Amino acid sequence: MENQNISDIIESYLKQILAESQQVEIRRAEIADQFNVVPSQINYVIKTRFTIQDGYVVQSKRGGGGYIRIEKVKLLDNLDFIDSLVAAVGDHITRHDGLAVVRSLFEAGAVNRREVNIILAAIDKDAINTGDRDLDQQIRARVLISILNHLRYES
Amino acid sequence: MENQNISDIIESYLKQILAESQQVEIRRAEIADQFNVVPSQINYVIKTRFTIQDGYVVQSKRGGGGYIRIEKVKLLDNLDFIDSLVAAVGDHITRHDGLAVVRSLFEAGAVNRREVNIILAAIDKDAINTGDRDLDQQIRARVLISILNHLRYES
DNA sequence: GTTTTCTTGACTAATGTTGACTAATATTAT
DNA sequence: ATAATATTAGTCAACATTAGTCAAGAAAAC
Repeated sequence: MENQNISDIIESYLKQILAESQQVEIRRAEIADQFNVVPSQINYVIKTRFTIQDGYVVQSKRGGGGYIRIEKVKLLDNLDFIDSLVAAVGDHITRHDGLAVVRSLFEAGAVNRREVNIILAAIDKDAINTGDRDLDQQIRARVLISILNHLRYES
Repeated sequence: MENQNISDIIESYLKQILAESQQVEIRRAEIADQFNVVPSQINYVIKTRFTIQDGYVVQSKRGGGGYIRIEKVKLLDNLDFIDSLVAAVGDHITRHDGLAVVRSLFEAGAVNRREVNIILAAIDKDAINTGDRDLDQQIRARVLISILNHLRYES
């Protein structure tokens, strides 16, 4: 823990607020200043850690009084939950984004911890590794979608 | 013990920490420096001495604040059974034979019906379908083995 | 002597950080 | 109203910082 990078620290800070209050609204320059980073780093943190796969929706506005608002969405409330995850997967998906999808499934209560581990094993880099990165991402997407579609009917 | 090579020494060092603390997190370059070896030797030590068969799970992250984390996991008592299935899968497996492996898992009580369906979805022909039959069988084998390896321990 | 294991380093890949430039929106001046 | 200016956030590419892979050669075991 003594050597966390600054992106992780900013992520933690924002998620801590989100743990209590459903949404957080920031001024980009203010947060950047607070953590002593350039403003665009805030975009990086959001882009890599607050995606729809992670269960967050981000809105922003430029100009005077501008803001970035991060909202935690409750996926279970959404009847098209599986549909939205399938859409999020698309026809290519990285391991990183695949992990986020599985985490969303877990957080939504659609799968338990044991099932999470089985799914992660199925889309692991050691499992899907043809040597062609693009092909791997396609296969990973299909495997994930196949699992998602089965969950639709099983649960 | 009088003729230990450097890999053995690094192994001992890490296992000594693990004897007390469930997991150890290192910076590869730091440990390499400490023992005066090239960084990739750390990968060698981990790959040969901290496998899932030994009861270790390894995670890592690159980039700033990167790390290698080795976690000691509690192995289950079905190891020989899993070994035999891994051997049966080999490096190629058809859907038909894959189904038999999954059925064995179920009949042995290693997985429940829901888990069976998740695994079957993962190795389904629609999920793994590159157009190259041989490649599909290789991928299916790796996906299955990855799942089998995760069934070795409690998580 | 052969085979296996260990050691090394060049190359690759993933992730994080920074800053110059762009775009959108609001405010102020005309 | 319109134009100019100020005030925000977004994008992108270069660079930095980590770990991973692989294959060749050395050392050890057999």
